[in-house]
Amino acid sequence: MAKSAHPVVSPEHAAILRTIAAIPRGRVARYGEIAARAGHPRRARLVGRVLGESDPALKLPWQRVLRSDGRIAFPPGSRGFLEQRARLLEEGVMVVKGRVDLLRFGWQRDLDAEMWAPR
DNA sequence: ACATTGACTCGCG
DNA sequence: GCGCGAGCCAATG
Repeated sequence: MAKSAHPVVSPEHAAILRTIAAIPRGRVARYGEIAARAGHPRRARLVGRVLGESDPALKLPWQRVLRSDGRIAFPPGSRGFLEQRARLLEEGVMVVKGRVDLLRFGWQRDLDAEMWAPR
């Protein structure tokens, strides 16, 4: 077969999609973080592109992927922005001014977890 | 084949 | 906080 009739998922894309699927509920991860964990350091844009073109039927937790500063990547007020915020709030992730505190909800915050240990 | 675009990131002023 | 430039690179026109 020369070409498939539907989108082909390369191994690289698959690694990225798997990484996104692994983000725990109630936690968030940065584009660059996903890229690095999937074996593509410095390729944050690839993550955004792959995610945007991915099949919705995969039901990926795309709302858990944020920019490096904790902000939602979509323009404030846009459809994507509003839905992402709603989805995050629904699973207990606090979103203030389109932004999430990575020290509290970041997937990798474990390193700083001690600071937030309940007293 | 060249230019622009974009669910990105980082450093500098 | 804000704007800019640079690096990033596949998709799109």
